[in-house]
Amino acid sequence: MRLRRLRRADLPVPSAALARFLIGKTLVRTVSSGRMLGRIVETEAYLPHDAACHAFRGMTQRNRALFMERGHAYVYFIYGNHFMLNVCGEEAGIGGGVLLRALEPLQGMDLMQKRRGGVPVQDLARGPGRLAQALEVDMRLEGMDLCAAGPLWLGTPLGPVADIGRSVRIGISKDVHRRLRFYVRGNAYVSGPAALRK
DNA sequence: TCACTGATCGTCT
DNA sequence: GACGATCAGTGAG
Repeated sequence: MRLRRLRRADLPVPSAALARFLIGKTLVRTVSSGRMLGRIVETEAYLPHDAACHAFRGMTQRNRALFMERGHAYVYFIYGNHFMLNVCGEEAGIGGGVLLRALEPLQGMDLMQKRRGGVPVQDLARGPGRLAQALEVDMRLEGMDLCAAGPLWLGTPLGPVADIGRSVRIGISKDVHRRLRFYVRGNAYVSGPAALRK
């Protein structure tokens, strides 16, 4: 299977459909020292009118990028330590997207390990904060078009798409009942408690 | 494996 | 001034 960039027209609307669609797709990050590549194995959708979504209370300086057309990057900093990478999932001006929570590393693991302190490959990008750290994602990537050539883009799957599970989202306190988390069942690179990885 | 805690700081109340 | 789409470390079972 040959790797090519996803086109914007490939991305389904709205964000819930996009979150499921992105499972099994690839994420490609190019830095000066080389290329990092991984399979997306865990995502969460954050919808317009969803109290857990950063767009819920309207546009601010911080969440501005979340209102871009689908396929753009929304990056934010949280807990004083971590960056989170999201893919916008709505039409321009609406506000909603998909949090990329975990990656199965396929290429450039040596580059990821440099930033992650030599942890086992299984832990390189298992969790949204770890994923961002491994791929050198920070505010510089805010607003990037992930369907265009550049330092970060979404690619086609490199293998068969596995069994996709669905659950509640992790780490939120509002609208906790919504089942908007998607993941590859039984995959060792998925984050969260065991019950949410089956 | 699970539960709990401290770290850490930008954003909004 | 409180809190957050987290993580690493620790300790108990």
